[in-house]
Amino acid sequence: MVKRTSFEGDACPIARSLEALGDWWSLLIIREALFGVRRFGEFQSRLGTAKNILSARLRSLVEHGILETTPASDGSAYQEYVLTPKGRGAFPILVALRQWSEEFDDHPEEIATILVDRDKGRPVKRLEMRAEDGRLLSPADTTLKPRLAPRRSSAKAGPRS
Amino acid sequence: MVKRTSFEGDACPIARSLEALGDWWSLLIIREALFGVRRFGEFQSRLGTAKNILSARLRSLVEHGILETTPASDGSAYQEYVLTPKGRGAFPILVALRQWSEEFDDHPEEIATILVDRDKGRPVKRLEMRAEDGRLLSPADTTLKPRLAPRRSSAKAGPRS
DNA sequence: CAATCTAGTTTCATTATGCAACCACTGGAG
DNA sequence: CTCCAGTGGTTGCATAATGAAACTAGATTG
Repeated sequence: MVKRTSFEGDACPIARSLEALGDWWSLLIIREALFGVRRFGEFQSRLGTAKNILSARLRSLVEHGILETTPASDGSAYQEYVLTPKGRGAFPILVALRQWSEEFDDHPEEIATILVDRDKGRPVKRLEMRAEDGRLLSPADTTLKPRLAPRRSSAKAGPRS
Repeated sequence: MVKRTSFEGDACPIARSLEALGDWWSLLIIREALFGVRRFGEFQSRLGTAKNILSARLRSLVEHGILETTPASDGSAYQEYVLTPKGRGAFPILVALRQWSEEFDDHPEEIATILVDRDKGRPVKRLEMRAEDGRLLSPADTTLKPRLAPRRSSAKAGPRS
C-alpha cells in the first residue's frame, strides 16, 4: 500500500484524534464554526480554501461526527454545518494551539488577536495540567498507564503511548 | 502556484502553529520525544514512518526550533534529536488531543493508555479554561480582541480569529 | 579489515492538493 | 413564467507530498 497511512486502528489516542482532525484545514474549519460560521460559502470566503477541498473536509468532519448538517435554519432551502458536542469539545485543542503560538512564536507581533474572557476582557489563563487533587503537573510528573489491568500472564513490553 | 497553501504570514495563531506541527507526523514525533526518544532509528521503529518522511519531518522540526540536534550524548558519534523548550511547550496540545479522544472517541475501548500523574497514579484532570481570576470559562464566555489597539483611522472589518 | 548498524538520500509509483471550469438548484425581479 | 445572479457543490487536470524499497556513506563491532 502506498496510501497515506491511517491511524484508525491505532491504540494511541493522539493518533486517533489526528485521524479525525489532523490535516491542514479541519481545525481551521472548526475554529470558524466555533465563531458561528455555518454556511459553505462563508467558510469558503473566510478560509480561502478551494471549494473541492472544503467540500471534502466538511464531508469528512460530518462523517467523524464533528459537524452536522441541518437542513435549514433561516428559512432558505440551503443547508448549514453546525458543530456537534464532539466538535465543540475540540475547543481546548484550539486554545492549546493558540497559546503555544503566543508563547513560542518567533514573530509574536504578527499575531493579530488574543483570546480574552468576555466579562473582563482579560486574557484567559494558560491551560495547565493538574492532578485530581489539584497539584500542578509538569510533563515529567506524568506517566502512561495501560487502560485496563494488563494480562497477568505476560511481562512483555507493555502498551505504549 | 499550486503549492500547498502555507499559513506562515497568517495573523491567526492557530494557523501559525499548524504551520509548524500541523501535519500527520510532527505531533507524533513530539509525543515520542517527550517520552525520551532521541535517536533516528528509535523514532523510525516506534512510529513506523518511512525513513525519508521521518528525515524530512525531523529537519522541519529542527528548522522550526522544536527539536535540536545534539552532536553526541552517550559517547557514540551519532547525533540525537532533543526537544527545545518550545517543543516541550507543545505538551498541552498533546494532552488536549488525548483528552478529546478519551471523551469523544467512538471506540474508546481501543485506547490503550491513560495519562496519570506519576505520584498517585490517578488520571490527570481535564484541561480547563479559566479567567485570570480563576473563573471557569466555556467557549461562549470568551471572545477575541485585537492584540494592539486597532488603527484609530479606519472602522473597516476588524482582525479575525 | 570484513560484517553489520545507523542514519540517512534517491528513485519511482501513488495520493492529495489546488486552481479553474463547469453544473444544478434557489430565490428574486420583472 | 422567464431570465438571471448567487449558492453549493462536482469534475478535470497540473503539481506537490507521501510512502515503499533500494541504495549509500560513515560508525561500530568482531
